[in-house]
Amino acid sequence: MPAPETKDTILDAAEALFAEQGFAATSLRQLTQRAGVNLASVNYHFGSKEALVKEVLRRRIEPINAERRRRLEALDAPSLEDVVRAFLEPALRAIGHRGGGMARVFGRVTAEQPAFLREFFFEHFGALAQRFIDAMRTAAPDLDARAAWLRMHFTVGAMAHTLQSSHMLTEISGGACELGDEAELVEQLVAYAVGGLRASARAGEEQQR
Amino acid sequence: MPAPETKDTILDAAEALFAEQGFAATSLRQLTQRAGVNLASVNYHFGSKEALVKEVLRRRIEPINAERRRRLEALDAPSLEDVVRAFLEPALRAIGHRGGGMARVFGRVTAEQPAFLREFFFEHFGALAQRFIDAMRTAAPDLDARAAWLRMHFTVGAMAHTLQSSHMLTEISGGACELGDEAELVEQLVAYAVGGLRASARAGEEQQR
DNA sequence: GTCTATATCCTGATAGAC
DNA sequence: GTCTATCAGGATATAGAC
Repeated sequence: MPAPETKDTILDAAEALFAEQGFAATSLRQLTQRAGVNLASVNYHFGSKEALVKEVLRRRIEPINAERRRRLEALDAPSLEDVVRAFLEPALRAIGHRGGGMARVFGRVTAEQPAFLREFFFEHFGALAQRFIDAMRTAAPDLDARAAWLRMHFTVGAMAHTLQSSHMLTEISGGACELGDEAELVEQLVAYAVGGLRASARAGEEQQR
Repeated sequence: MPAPETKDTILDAAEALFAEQGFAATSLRQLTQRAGVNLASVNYHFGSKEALVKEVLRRRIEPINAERRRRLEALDAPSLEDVVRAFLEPALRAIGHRGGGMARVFGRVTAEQPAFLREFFFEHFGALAQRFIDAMRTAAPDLDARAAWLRMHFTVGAMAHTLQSSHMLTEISGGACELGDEAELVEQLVAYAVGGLRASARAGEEQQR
């Protein structure tokens, strides 16, 4: 490659700023200034701000989803926990990298869902979600399709919120909840999600343990 | 009251647009045009765009949190499910109102967390969160403080995502998950959250049911 | 309280020299 | 590929007539 430096520099700066401020609130001027590149270079390399946003997301989400698929396929007669872990762990691993920047961007796009990312969203998550739903229902046959989708949705929400703002937990808990390493966070979230997915459909029927 | 009409008209239009587009992406021009009021009236009545955002949130969040407190206090020796329901139901009830506009704004602010709302956020949720943590740990004594905060965080994420984008569930599930009424959604989320909160700390120790 | 008109600044995007 | 300069328009906010 001749000089991919500028492109990657822009992507890195965009990732950090989108994490801090969101997409709409980040201007190209601010972005290129932090990256130390010329204002016009964004449009030269990416064509538009929206295309830059998509590329920032794509370069991280594609590997994460590829690993999710790979891990799901590698499982033989998986338990519900195996399936949940295959879905959550690749995404949560992103927390440990680059100061958590991409983790927060990832959480943000899940929550913010700008209109121009709608197509992108379905393209990258539609088929994958269906595959995980199928695997979950094979592992837990008494989970009907409707409940499976709802609880997958809850799980994605828990994951996205964790990715985007787990750094606030220490503060709001008054120090009662120091964040540990990412491996422990994965364990906690997997345990929570599996427990939630296994619950019987009506809370009133829950057994006390 | 002489003429609270303009103020409320602005708040209603802002709520709808913030739900659709988020805060940063919504301009005062667009907002006042939809509300059918003059551009200058926002600054006259609220002082600034940020103050308007805070007022949009405050007029909905305060009643919701007041009901949460009231319901928690009304409980005598509550089960974990009682506590979770007292927290989730008042917020989810917002889904049925005004076409779900405020539900999506509420989900958005939980996820988006713009920097200027940081103080607002701690002011409205700090003490309340502590009270619910205490109640949860009384109902489930073997839940340590750290796990309680983490799982409360997961639960808030699941709730916020449900509030903000449950309308997409039907589409991404290919029709397999039609949304029912809000009462059923409450049951599903309460069951999921209680199941998640009750799970043992390490997923590997989970009992098959 | 409501309006018009405008001040001041910032936005994404582009043309064209180098 | 990178730069300067700039376009055309939109942003928040405000001054001042009514």
